[in-house]
Amino acid sequence: MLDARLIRANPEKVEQELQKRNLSGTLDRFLLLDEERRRILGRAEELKNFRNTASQEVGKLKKEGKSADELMEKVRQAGQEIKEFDDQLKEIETKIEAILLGIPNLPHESVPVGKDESSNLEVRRWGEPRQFEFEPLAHWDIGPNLDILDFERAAKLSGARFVVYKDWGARLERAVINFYLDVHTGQHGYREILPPFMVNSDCMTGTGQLPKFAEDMFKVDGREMYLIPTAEVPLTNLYREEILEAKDLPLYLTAYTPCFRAEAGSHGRDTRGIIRLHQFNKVELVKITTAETSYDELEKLTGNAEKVLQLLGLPYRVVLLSTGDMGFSAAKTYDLEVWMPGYHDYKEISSCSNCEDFQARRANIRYRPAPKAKVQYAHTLNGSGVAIGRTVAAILENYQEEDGSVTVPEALRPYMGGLERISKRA
RNA sequence: GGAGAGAUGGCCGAGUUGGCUGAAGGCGCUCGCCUGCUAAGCGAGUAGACGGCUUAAAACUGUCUCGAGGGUUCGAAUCCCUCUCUCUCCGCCA
Repeated sequence: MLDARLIRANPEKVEQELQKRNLSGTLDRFLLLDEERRRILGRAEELKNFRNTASQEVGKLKKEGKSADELMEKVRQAGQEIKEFDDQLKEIETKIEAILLGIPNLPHESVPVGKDESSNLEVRRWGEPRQFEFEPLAHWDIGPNLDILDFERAAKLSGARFVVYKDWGARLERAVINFYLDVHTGQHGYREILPPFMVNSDCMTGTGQLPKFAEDMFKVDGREMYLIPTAEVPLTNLYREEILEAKDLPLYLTAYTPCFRAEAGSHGRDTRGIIRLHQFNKVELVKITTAETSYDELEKLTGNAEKVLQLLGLPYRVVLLSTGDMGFSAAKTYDLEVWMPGYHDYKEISSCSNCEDFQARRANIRYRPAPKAKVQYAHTLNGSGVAIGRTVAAILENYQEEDGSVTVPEALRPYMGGLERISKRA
């Protein structure tokens, strides 16, 4: 959520920034309603002031045994008017709230301006894509061939866009989860959290999924509960409605969770394999920081995500998203794209964003910079550290051998009972 | 799912015959004094939101907030209704 006072003070500037995100005329209605709100608020408060002072006067008169009937009648009339003004205010404020909740974050000045992903900027590459002496397969062939991924039975259980992991496939998924958590907690200083996988709508509004993207989520029937689309939601909302101490910041949080996405608009993209599923696993990184440090922390967080890919020996590149490709809540986003031989291309495996105070304002996450100082909104960051399923897909494709087996990356072997190679079960 | 108790400031905790109580007291924290250091002691300060004023901030000022929403009243932390959550007991369950 943007700061209403910022919009009021610099409407042209904000409008200009929103145009970078391909929006226009977003603020007109807000400005109109905002002005009306303040007009009515002023009149309502004047009347309330009268009511307060007059009511005290009534008390005094009664104590002195004098008649207060006349004054009481005046206050009663004022009360009627106040009620009318308050009703109007409530209506206007509901509208203003709805508008503000629907406006995306403003891009940071360092973000390239563009309509879509074609304006994204490649920042750096790590690792050399392997040269194969045979035609590498895609993971949706490798997995079923080894009988470690089963799409047909997943469809029987749950339909399209689900997968069943079996044997070493299941073990590999679990190994990657544990490996990532161990690296982030042991080497990068994150606290491990195991949150609920279902949260209420306040959380979803807090991080920006609601009200605009309700159709992307799975809602629990008959309840105001949603399956989390990412651990970013419970991790960031952990501190919703709280005032934090500056000395406790920055907070580094990590969690493994499954993620559930309805993604109504994604039909036809990545229909094969485990790249785009309704349920996938992810280790997420979240930071809650001050305004002063959030951009340094974004670089570090991105580096933390990169580190696990490096340890697995998976080639990747870092891409700075353009204004047209960024998510709703982000001010700046780096995507990590891992090399996928089956695609002959890089595929997104992590998205690291600084949301500045956009989520903090929605979720009311604040901190006190110094013991007596005024509270401020915190800055929130999140990044995949990284997606588990896509990691497994990348391992299958990058480490495949000509005989159909898959070499286990060395870093994962301790998590795989020492296994060096996944071969078909005898 | 059934029965009961509760929800007050950063934390604990008074306040329910409605009226100078945005809220006693304590803890914590900040500043100052005192002290050879530390501790103890003394003094002062210490909620947030939304408006007005201001170039802006501070100061000043108004309104709102004692779980949430609604009601009664000239006036509600205090009375009434609904909801949410927490705790205890019972039931069920991994």
